[in-house]
Amino acid sequence: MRILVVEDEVRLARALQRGLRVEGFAVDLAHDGEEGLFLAREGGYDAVILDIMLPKLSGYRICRALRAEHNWVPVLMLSAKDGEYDQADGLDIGADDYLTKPFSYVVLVAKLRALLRRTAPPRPSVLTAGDLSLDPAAHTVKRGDEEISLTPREFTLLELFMRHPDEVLSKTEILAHVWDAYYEGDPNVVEVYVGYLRRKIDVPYGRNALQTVRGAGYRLAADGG
Amino acid sequence: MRILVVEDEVRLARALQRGLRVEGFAVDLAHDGEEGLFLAREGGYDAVILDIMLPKLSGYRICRALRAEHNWVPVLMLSAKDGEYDQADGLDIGADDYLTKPFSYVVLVAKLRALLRRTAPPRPSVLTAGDLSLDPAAHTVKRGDEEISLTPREFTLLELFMRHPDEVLSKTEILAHVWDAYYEGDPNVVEVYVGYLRRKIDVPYGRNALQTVRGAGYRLAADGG
DNA sequence: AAGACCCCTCAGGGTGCGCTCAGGTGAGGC
DNA sequence: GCCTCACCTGAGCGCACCCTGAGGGGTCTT
Repeated sequence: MRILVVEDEVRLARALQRGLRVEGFAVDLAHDGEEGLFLAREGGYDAVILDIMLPKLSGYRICRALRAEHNWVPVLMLSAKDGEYDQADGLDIGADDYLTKPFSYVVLVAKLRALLRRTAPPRPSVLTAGDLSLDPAAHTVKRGDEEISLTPREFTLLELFMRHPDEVLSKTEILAHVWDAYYEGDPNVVEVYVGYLRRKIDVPYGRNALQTVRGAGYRLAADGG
Repeated sequence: MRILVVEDEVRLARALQRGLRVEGFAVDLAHDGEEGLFLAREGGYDAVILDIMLPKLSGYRICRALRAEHNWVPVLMLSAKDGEYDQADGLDIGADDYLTKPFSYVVLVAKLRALLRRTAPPRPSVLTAGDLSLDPAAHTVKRGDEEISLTPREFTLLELFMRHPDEVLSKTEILAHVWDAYYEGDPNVVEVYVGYLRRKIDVPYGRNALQTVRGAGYRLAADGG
């Protein structure tokens, strides 16, 4: 989760950065309004924390500019004022939530999480490799337009490969992900299931989609074979 | 826009109802927690305003119950307290925003509008999958023009599927939605009720509308089978 | 009181699926 | 060219998943 913090008070900005990093977020800083707007436009952040009083360009105007461009990134506003009309204004220009300085760090994190949760559910999209496609939600696999029916194990295995195209996955890693972190059975199952998959997803006369890397593991060709 | 107000102080509740009606909302009132949860579950509201201190069932628990059932109706919490941890708690259990009594009416309306703006995508009133159609409001199901009569359980189950066409729903998810978030009975009920539904909604010689995905759950074909 | 309807449990049976095993195959090193 | 070792694969077994019919308990209607 990437967060942009636009805040000119350096000490507060740094404190937020440290704190949010501990919570597991990736945090970028902007110290004035222009830089903030530039980054918010380009950066693909999951949320923006925006001070109102900023050099060069106020938080209000950044937010309004973003919304005018149909950029709906979640925005959490910070303000030194606490008049109710400021709050109402902030929400009306398209901010998603509002926090008054001095604020509690606990509340900030809670509001941030609430924001992210609300804007979360863009369906986990379909994974593809060449004309191979896998839809985790629908639990379907297709080669081109033709649906391929897989067993749960085969499906999980293929999903793992398609999440790491062109990457060599060792049998140990595969066992840990598809079977169990503490799986103690025969590593031969991996070979067996790779075999099953090949028979179902490979196209006649094509290259193997699932390539053996002798001594290292297996790799799914990103172009699907 | 339909709003549910759950508030035990009758005078405040009435004031909100009058005020919001002037703004153009349709407002229902519930005066205790049980009634509130019941209405929130059934009513198809666009937002819920929820007091925390309530007879029978607190606002906290209502909100948590709704979220556990994957009901993401926007919730605006009202509270007499103003401790920061209460606020954090409220947001963490899934409320979308929070207001401390005594609150300004202007802020309440602003927050409510912000909530509604965020949750824009209005749901279609009739759900369809191929020539299967289900009307949540009228509580009717049709295959083509022919009406199919379902029991309440069957109806709830089919509604869940039709809200997630082409998506695999696990038995656990189904139990949590259609039965109870903390249902502890035999998962076999799901199989039984899927069976009932199939006998009623499947057309002879057609594909199954409700497909079994072995080891994963069930899926409703978006084209209705 | 009887019937209708609904919800749910239970047990039996079919079978798809996971896994093992053992013999076969091919790549790479010397 | 041969040996070794990693990998491949066909056969088969047992289980767990799923389906279904039967039936009991509860509630509401007649």
